Amino acid sequence: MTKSKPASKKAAAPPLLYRRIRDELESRIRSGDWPPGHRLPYEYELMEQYDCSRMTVNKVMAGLAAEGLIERRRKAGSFVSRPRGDSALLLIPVMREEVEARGAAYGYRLLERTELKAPPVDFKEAGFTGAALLLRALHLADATPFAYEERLINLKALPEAARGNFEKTSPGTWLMEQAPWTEASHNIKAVNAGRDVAKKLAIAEGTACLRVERFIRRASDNISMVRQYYPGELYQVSATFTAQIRASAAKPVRVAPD
Amino acid sequence: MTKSKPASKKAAAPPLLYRRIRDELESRIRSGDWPPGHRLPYEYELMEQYDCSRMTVNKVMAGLAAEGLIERRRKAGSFVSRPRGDSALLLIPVMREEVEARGAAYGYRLLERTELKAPPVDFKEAGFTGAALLLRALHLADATPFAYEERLINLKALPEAARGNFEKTSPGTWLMEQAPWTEASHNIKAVNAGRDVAKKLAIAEGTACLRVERFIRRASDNISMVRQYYPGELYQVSATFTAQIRASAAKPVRVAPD
DNA sequence: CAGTGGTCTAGACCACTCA
DNA sequence: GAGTGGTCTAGACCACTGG
Repeated sequence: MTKSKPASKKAAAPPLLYRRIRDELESRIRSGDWPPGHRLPYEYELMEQYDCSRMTVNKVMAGLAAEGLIERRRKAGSFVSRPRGDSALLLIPVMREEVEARGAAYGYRLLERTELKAPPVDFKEAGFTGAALLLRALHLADATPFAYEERLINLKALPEAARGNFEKTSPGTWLMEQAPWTEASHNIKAVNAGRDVAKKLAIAEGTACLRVERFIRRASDNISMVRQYYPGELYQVSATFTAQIRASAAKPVRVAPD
Repeated sequence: MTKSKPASKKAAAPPLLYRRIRDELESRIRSGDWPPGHRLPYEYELMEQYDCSRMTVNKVMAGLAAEGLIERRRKAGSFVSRPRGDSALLLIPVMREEVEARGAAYGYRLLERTELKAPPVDFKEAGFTGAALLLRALHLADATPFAYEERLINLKALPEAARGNFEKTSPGTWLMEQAPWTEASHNIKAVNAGRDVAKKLAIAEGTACLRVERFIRRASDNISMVRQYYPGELYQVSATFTAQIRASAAKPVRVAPD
């Protein structure tokens, strides 16, 4: 009945039918109006309610499912998921941008560059073997040290790193340009600055530092690993939670218990 | 021409055409075969190549775009994204699971529960005003303190918290049951344990701790905020990078510069 | 202005799964 | 067994935007 929609359009409104349905469903879920376990309307009910085709409804529902907001079971229907713990979207900022966002001038200084036949022990455990390039560098905000990093680049997988110029370009930047697409995993923990790190960062020994450890892979090759130390008082990492992240995206990456 | 597909099906293979296209494109990108900036085939090229309809191709491409693997521009085409800095998927684990995964018994102890007319100063800056419930609690692995948390729950937005029983149930668990699909933002930094925190965690004063700060909102209401302290030696946060996370999901959450 | 992606339709068949 | 979601088609019009 009242099928005046397809021909005459609502008016001068292109409000994306698909978006509208999506928003309405999502807000019902986020508001708690539809609690976990609640069954959403069937697709055919929604297509009637919104007077649209099934593909449109399906696109919405599939999207919600992809983000983990709902779970769908054939013959049963679609249900609001129960959040599994907390997952969050973490942004590890680009150092230059982070520094400049605070109104400071970004600086970078290479401290050491060594080619190794074999990586040092504390890197070896991370599955790093063979020839590697060891880089130690400092990131500065104005003149004060902001972060200190120790990096290892796998020369077998990325031989061109041996010819890389890291005097002006930070390894992170260089890698992002050279190594096209990567997967990475991170570990973040708090450590008391040891003698060496404290000296590099010009802070008191024992100062709490954020240590961000990052492994970069490409097609199952270990490309690089880096440990970055940030003085706790100067730095923090932020993350914004959006939805439950679908489990498939979060690989278990088991880390040594200590 | 050669239009033998629609009628006769390939054979006894239900390999999800959509999946196949998706996998092939994705692996080209992840392997570096198609580097950032590379233009993917146009939709009409792909529908020819795979002998399928445009909707099928579009579903694949839209999915890749939603995950940030590609960027699409009308009239121009679809391009492999260049990783913007580092974004990663961070999982803030459920404490019980995290502890038990290490083979220890999880324990929880409520230390303090106070109803406040107004939140303490150091919470106020976070946009918290009005009546609130203050909770301090300890999470244990076997018998040793694992994490110490100070939590504030907005009683205006969640009055039922006043009647909540937090002796057995940790506030985090309780909240997840009460207000399931919330949004949250996190700040993670390293701090030296002060006298108070050190005592609660039974560690030496000055020990580096991970401080995870979390703000929980629902429909733009501040529901709760919590600061959790983890002894640096016992704990780390892990994150797995998958693809570039789409920018829209990462809200800027500006944090006080210090 | 022409070509791309964005959205939408009105069908279809199939596979799974719950009752 | 019946009803749900999962996938797919062969069209269509529109909006944006790059050349």
